Amino acid sequence: MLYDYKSIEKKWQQRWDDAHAFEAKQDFTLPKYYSLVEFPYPSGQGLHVGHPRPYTALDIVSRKKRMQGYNVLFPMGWDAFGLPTENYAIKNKIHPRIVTERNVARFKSQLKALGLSFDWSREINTTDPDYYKWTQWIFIQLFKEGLAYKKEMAVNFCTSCKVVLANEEVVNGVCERCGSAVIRKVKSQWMLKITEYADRLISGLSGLDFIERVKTQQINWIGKSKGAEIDFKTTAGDSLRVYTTRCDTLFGATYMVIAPEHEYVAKWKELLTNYDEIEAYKALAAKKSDFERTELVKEKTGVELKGVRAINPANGKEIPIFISDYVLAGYGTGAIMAVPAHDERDWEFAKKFGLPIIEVVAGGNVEEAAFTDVETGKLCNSGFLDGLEVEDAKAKMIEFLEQNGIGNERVNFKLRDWVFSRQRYWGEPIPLVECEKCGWVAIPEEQLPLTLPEVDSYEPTENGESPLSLMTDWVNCSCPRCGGRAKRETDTMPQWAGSSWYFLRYCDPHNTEALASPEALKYWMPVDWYNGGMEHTTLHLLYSRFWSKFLYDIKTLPCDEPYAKRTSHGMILGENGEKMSKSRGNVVNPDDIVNDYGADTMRLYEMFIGDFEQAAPWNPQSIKGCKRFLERFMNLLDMAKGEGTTPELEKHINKLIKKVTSDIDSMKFNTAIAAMMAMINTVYEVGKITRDELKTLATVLSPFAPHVAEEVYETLGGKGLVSLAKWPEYDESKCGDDVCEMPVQINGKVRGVVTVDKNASKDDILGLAKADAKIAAALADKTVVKEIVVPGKIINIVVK
RNA sequence: GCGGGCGUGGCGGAACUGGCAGACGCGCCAGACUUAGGAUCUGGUGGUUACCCCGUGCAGGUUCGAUUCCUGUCGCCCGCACCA
Repeated sequence: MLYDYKSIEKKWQQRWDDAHAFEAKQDFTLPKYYSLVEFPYPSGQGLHVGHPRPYTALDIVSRKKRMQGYNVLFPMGWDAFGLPTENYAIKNKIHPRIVTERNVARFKSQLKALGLSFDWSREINTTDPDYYKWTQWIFIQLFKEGLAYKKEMAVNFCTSCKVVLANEEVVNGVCERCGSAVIRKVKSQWMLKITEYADRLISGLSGLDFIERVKTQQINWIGKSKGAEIDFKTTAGDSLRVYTTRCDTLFGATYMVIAPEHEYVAKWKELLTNYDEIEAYKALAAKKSDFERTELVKEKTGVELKGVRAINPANGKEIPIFISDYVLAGYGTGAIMAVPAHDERDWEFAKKFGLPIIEVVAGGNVEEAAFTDVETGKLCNSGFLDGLEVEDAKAKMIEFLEQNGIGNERVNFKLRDWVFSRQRYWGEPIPLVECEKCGWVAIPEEQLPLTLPEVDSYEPTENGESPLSLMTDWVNCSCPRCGGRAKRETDTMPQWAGSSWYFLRYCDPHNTEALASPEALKYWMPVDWYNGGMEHTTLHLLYSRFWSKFLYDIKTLPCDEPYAKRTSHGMILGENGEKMSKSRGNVVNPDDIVNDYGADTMRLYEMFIGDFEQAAPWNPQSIKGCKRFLERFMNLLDMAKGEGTTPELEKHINKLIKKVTSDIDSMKFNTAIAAMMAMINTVYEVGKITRDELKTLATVLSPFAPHVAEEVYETLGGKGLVSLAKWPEYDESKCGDDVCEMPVQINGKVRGVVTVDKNASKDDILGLAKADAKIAAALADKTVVKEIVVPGKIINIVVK
């Protein structure tokens, strides 16, 4: 039978559409399964071969769940706001909406060609005003709850995109998107208080089925640390507060360091005798980009603040104060006590500036290197702490600090608040106005969505303001509260806004009264299985967990964690093992593969290529193996005769169903396919198969290669769609063998194989083994020391 | 530096809680059918090969038995990066 994949695929895709086969049912009494893949950014390049890997994987999961009787929600949509579209629009003078529409159309037809069982009736688009109405609504709730605030602050600013970036968007000191230098710029920005959720974002992970590397990466990013804050009195008559995780080493603090941006530099101006020098250092630090700052890690720099000294509260000694950019303004209090004997950075700095190093934890040689071990050392030179171990000394010191009112226990996080405004056009307008009398006021919810106005130019202004700032008619408005003169916020939201809640909209995408109905959210949420890229672990995944927790707190969402399970796929690399990119010239176009081999072959190959979680290089040669398999599968139609079972195949088929069922659940798609290939090989060896059996095989194949499966199923007279057929059951009693082959080892080396009954006793097995001619010969002149029999596994005879 | 992961044939990769290393596929070799084959089918395919033997980055260890567990070491990938 000719495998005419083009007509087969067209035919079945049409039939699925006509039957609305993959639309989630509105019946909330059915058992539900919500499987989700990250919705793509519809770029101008079209689909990449990397996209179908996670999509096909979760399509397989969804298809199987559907066949197992679940009401499955497997939706798709478009995360369509963003810079590339805007940049394209600027360059080609086309409205970003038109560009987006075009890209979406292309993506959609490409995804449809792959036979993915998305519920297209729930398609969403973040740039649709009916969608971003609710993105804006959530922002207003955050604003009302005090979690959105505007702050004048030093932000990351991309010199090329002319836009503010979140910490998460700065990679190695350069812009994640364009690779240009990122500098610090003081701007007034909308911020979201994600830090208020830092603790819950860590603790919430414990009950979730996330792959371990996602959990640890999020925990590290949030960076919880326990320590203490301590006040140091100064000769200026005030006190300087520091944060430390090693309050036990307070007696060893021989100097202090504050960040260049620390407010005390200005406060102490009159007292400082070398203010010019300090100012110069400050200016230099400000000019450095993040990249330069990290480049200069090796060499510590700094300037002493001459004229003010601090007093160590533990021993009353006067110590100097420095400014240095190795202390960060944004973490802790922006000031530290330096304990060179027990901190590597302080040690380096002390060596360079000739500062005293006092050992307060015995166990190392502090003249050679900082001794940072907290397990073995004992306190010394520390008055009332002497002789204690580090942990005990910490507790005692905190007690001391609190009793004397000079400090307290304190928890800090690395996580920063989320910089939420962008000086760009193609994003959700921030639905706030600034009234001359009332300050910032949210626009009334019934006026949402606040739509993007039409502008003449999408380019940011030279001074880095949003293009919307030039639209004076739009900007000038009246205050919703007092009716007075007001101006609209002209910044837009970052791309991450729309994707922070999109999985909720899928539950009820056409709702005009709420982001989704409470009933729909209660039924569908949380997402049962969410797969996406590792690159989103500290961005989208964290942000969307934050928003979910917030929506839970304001009683909009019934669960406080949005995803029950999170997995991540490996990248598809180019033929040469490198990341696919235009510049490397190793990009594979999925359209070509679908055209030359068919969607089913493409799907199979993407799943067969290797471990789902591991990166794998594309190999154009290997694809044909998958196509051959499908051809061989279809050719079984010529062989299939009669009904019932074939004795030689019965066990194999039962085992296959068992393996494929469990392999899909544990995302071992590659071995599931290998097992199906082996099954077909067995059928060809045996030379016969019944029509019933082939129908079963088609059913098992259908999540992987749905078009071929439908075709075979229909030809065999199967009723309805195999995509909606019942997933086959297997008979456990028919999965095992009555007899098994057991290898016989002598001193751990295989010397023969015996066939034994499944229920044979150890003695019987051993008897059989020894009766084997080869084994008997090998044992002839040896003394048996030990005999090991593991039924079903192995026989090992140890001899001398 | 810290955190996570990975080293298995010519290639992608299999191997359940330690139990016949190399499933499945690609490639390659031989044969069949063919005017032809980059189509299809059959057989073979870790090294050396009659056997023995050697083989999961390297060196040790635990064990009757180690790709799997432990120690050390080398190499690669990813994430974070002066977070006090």
